[in-house]
This record gives sequence, C-alpha cells and structure tokens, in this order.
Amino acid sequence: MRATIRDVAREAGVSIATVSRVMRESDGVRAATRERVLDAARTLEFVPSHLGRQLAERRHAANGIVFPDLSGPYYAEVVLGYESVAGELGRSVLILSTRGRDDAEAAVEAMAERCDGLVILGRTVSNRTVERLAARGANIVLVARPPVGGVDSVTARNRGSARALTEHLLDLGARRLVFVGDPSTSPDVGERLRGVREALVPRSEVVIHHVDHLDEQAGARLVGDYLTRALPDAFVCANDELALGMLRRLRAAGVDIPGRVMVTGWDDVMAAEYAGLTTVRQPMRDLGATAARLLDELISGARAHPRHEVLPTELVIRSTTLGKDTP
Amino acid sequence: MRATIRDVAREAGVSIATVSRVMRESDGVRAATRERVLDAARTLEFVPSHLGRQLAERRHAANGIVFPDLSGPYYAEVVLGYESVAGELGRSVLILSTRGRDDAEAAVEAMAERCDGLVILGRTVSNRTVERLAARGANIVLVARPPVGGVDSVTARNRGSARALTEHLLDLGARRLVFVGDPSTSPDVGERLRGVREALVPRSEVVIHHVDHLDEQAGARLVGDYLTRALPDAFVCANDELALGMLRRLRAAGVDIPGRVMVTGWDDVMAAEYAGLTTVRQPMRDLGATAARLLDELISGARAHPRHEVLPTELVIRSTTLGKDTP
DNA sequence: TTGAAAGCGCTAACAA
DNA sequence: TTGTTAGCGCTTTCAA
Repeated sequence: MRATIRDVAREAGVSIATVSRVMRESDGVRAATRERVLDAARTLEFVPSHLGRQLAERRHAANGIVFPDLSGPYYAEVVLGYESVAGELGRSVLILSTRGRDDAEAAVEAMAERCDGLVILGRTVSNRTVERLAARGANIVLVARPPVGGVDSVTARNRGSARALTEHLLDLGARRLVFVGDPSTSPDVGERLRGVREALVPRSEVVIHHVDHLDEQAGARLVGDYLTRALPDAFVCANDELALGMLRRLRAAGVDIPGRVMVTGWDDVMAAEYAGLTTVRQPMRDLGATAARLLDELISGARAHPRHEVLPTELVIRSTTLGKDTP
Repeated sequence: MRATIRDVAREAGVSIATVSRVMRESDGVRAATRERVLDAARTLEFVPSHLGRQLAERRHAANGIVFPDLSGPYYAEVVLGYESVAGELGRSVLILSTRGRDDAEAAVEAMAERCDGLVILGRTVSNRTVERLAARGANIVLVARPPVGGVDSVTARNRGSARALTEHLLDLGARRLVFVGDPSTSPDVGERLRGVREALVPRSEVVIHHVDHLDEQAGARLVGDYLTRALPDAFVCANDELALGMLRRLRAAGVDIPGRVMVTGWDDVMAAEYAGLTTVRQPMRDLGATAARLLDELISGARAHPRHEVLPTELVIRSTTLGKDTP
C-alpha cells in the first residue's frame, strides 16, 4: 500500500495539516519542520494522492476535448494545439471521440463530470446538449461551430476565404461551379458555401452536390456521375480529402486538370501539397491553442462575458486551378 | 451548489446508502424505493460526483496515453484506436504529448498518478522512468518500443517487412542503398535497419545517413548532399514523411524516379499514395486498440504474466520503385 | 508556527 | 430490504 499523508505525519512527528502545508508549498512552516517532513516523505516515497486532493479542493485540474475523429489531419492538429497549451497551464487533457459512438451525447455529459471544462469541436453534440451543459454550470468553448447562447467560441474565417477562392476561379474564367459537400454536415461548410455564393458574378452559378461523408471514398465515388455527363468548370470541395479523392479518379480517367475542370479543397492537409491542390489553409493548431486559453479564463474565473474568436485563413493556389497538371 | 447524495436521501426519505445503491444500479432495493430515489434525483438534477466515487473506490476509471507528437498520421491513428477501445471499456482517456516539453519524465510520472494505467508510445520516456513506474505498481503497456523488464508491449513487425522491402529493391537491381534516419531515435527504426541488413546479398551495401528529425524538412534538406555527388541506387527512408520530403526535392531537381534512384518510406500515410511512394503499411489503429486491451487486462487483474504482441505489416509497392514516375 | 477536527461526496461492511 | 457508520486521502478553518 502506498504511503498516505498520515504515514508521513507519523514518521515526521507532526500533524497531517503540517504535511499538507509542506506538500502544497504553502508557507507558514518553519524551515526545520519542513525538512523533517520532506525527509519523511522521501523515505516513505510519498506522493500526494490526486484523488484526495481533488475531492478536497473540489476541482479536477483536467479539461476535456470532444472531437468527431482524429483520422484526418485537421482534428489531430487542433487537439495537439489544445494539449500543448492545456499542459502548460498544468491541466490534464481528457479526449473523447464521438466517431462510431451511438451514445455520444451521454458520453460527453459524463465527460463533463470529470473535468473543470471542455472544448467541443464541430458538430459532435447537439445544441441542446451544449445548452444543458452550460446551464448546469459547465465551462465550455466551442470550436469550428457557431456560438450557442452565451458560450465561448473559436472559428476560422470561412466566408471571406471562400469568397476569395471563388473569385480566383472566376478570374480564371470559370462560370459553372459545383460545390461538393453537405452544408448541413458542419457549420463551417455552410459558411464556405455562403462565401462562394457571395462571390458569384452575372452568368456564373453554383450547384450543390450533396455527399454524406467528406472523405476520399466519397470524392472518388461521385466522379463517376460526371464522367458520363458534362463536367462543370470547377469543383469546389468542402475539404481536401474530398478533393483528393476526386482528383485521383479524374486523373485516372485522363481528365485534364485544370484545363478541363479545376478542383479546390479546404484545410491544406499534407497530401494537398503533393497533389498540387489549390486550397485554403486553416490555423488548425491555433484553433486548439486559442480554445485552451479561453477555457482557462473561464475556469479560473478571470472572465465572465463570452468571447467569440475568429482566426484568419489563407488561400493557397496550386496547380489544380493554375498551371500544368503535374504538381 | 450541486445536489449531493445526502440531498437526494433527504428528498426521498431514505438513507444515503440506499441512494448509492440505486445510483450504482446494485440490486437489493425494492422497486418502489428505487422509484422514489430516482424521482428525487431527477427533481434535484443529481449527478453522482466522480470525485467522491473515485476516492471511495480508489480508482480513476481513466487511462493515459503518452506520445511524442500527433502531427504525423502515425500517432494520431494509434491514439484513435486506443481511445475507441478504452471508451468501450468505460474508461476515460488522458493524453500527454512530450513534444517540446522539457519535463516530459515528470509529466508522465504525474500522469501515472491520475489514472489506473498508461500506454507509452515510442521513445517518449527513458527506460529508467518506465522501470520506476512499473516498480511503483503502475500498469503499463509499451507500444512501438521493445519490452522492458516485465512490462507488456505491442509492436508492429519491422524486421521482416524491412527485409521484404529490401529484397524488392535488390530484385530490381539496386545494390548501393542509403538508409535515411537515425536508428537511435526510435527502436522501430533500429529494427528496420536490421531488417535491411539481413536482406543484403554479395556486392550490395547499405550506408546510413543520420538525420535528427524524421520529417519532410529533414528529407528535403538532405537531398542537397546528393545532388552534388553520386546518387545511390535507392533511398530507404525510416518513415514516409522523410521520403516525401526527399521525393519532392528530387523531382523538382528533375531526377528520374525510380529510373535514376528509387525511394521508399514506411507507414503508408495518406500522402504516400498521392506521391506514388513505395512503403510498408502498419496497422496503426490496431496497435492502439491492442494496447488498450492489454492494459485493461492488467488493470482488471485478469492477467499476471506480461505479454508481447507483434502485429503484421504489409509491403505496398508503388511507382517510386516500380513503374514510371507519375503515380 | 503547529495541531485538532470537520468536511469534500461517495462506497461498503455490518447491523437491524 | 434498508440504515448506520466508518472510511477513502486530502484541504482548511479555528484554536492553541
């Protein structure tokens, strides 16, 4: 059995209160006494129990982060940015992936019980759940999701860059665009579509091609629909994975890109560079880091009013819209 | 203030023990009583405190996982596989990234205090720390790292596939190989190099090109060294990112691949496919899932003797060793 | 500067 | 079937 505070107290010939003071480095303990306690702790290999401490302090010293998945580079980067800041702030990080979980909402609520606050990415849980948690007093920061009630949020600029991306396509002569992705799958995607629409000029148009999953398979699959009929001037994909999937099939079919059709993605994942994909880069790590800081302010009570941060994004032009096909 | 078990007991007119029984779904409570308690809990919005429960049960119901980084796809996938199994087993998952942390060892030891067991990936902490934790009674599973003492481990087959990969290169006529990566950075890399050596035939040779970081930048950088002098027949890279970085620079310099020089990676990340990179696929998600199961056995005390799992890997041949340069 | 004692919110052994 | 009570390991008044 591991040594407890009482064992140390006995060994050092002091009370448990004194041991507690020494271990917490609170002052008001004579140097000689402190030494005796530290000696005792060392010989007994005493390590204060987090469990006991947390119960007494009624705090977890841990934060949670909820995300749909970690396969794509996007969420992994966000989580990483989050972890690094949370770690610096002395908090442990609990993770929860809702992918393939039918009890996501319950799992998130359970998680909320185990930490002092949590970050929720994208469309992992319903607004109702967010509101219920907030009402219950949980500290919450939403990422890549529009604000709900008085809850903090951090998002990357979608509309403006989608507009810039679209203007780039229009400049190159594109008029018939197909937006690939479902605006209802994520708030981000909805905003991107809005940006595309805002950029339209007379005689240009955008058609939405709905897909359920924003992954390579879906992208590759939908190419078939277009090989038998007319191709648009450009495919504006909701994310890179979708675009990469399309690209592969289009190239395999010998379609000239960007000559015959242009393709764009969103995120600027690592593979995008190798595929020569024009896309929009998001500050993924910063999203996580910013969320961690906002959450810390909430937990430490340094701030009462909600904040909504919007981080900048950047258009990255490559060969799928400009230049020859080989990257 | 949130309701406690005592509030519910008072509201329902029973003792706290009964409330506890109902909340834990332990039987031996009359249906009518249970209903009264559940009603009271509902009206008071009572949610049992994990803190109190954990202290009483002296367990955390949480596992930790320690990794160097999450940027590459490799660790993200392992973590994902881990989280999904741990989640199913009803455990929360704590994460800790050692990247850019100078107090990694201390952070890991602190983490060990907050969970019932932990998984350690690669070379994140020293053997000494692993041994100290094990001696202290911590439940540990090592991933992508050779066994230490009586500690569980899970690794992917490195040597055999490295041998197969090398034989593939030799079959294509390669004789002068350069192994890129530092065997000392990770045990996996050391094993891969060993596999390469085992495959060598008379008049073939392998030279090691040491690099500190196994990322794209490092790969791109070291290409310069070879453009001014003779290229080998093949670059065998310790991972895909390194290979992708080299590939980009080599292609930019107009070097014919695989005609002039062949290139191979390891991991089969998403970008590898777009780059046409010959590589070895690892069951990344499975590594994490297997680790989670082993850890659960340790924690639940279902197993006493250490286990060492080795998962299969698969050679994936693409255009950087076979075929024309365009993927 | 130190100690005694009362919690923190729960579980679990024992008694009724 | 239910209640009483003693912890779990710590923090934190309040007194000395």
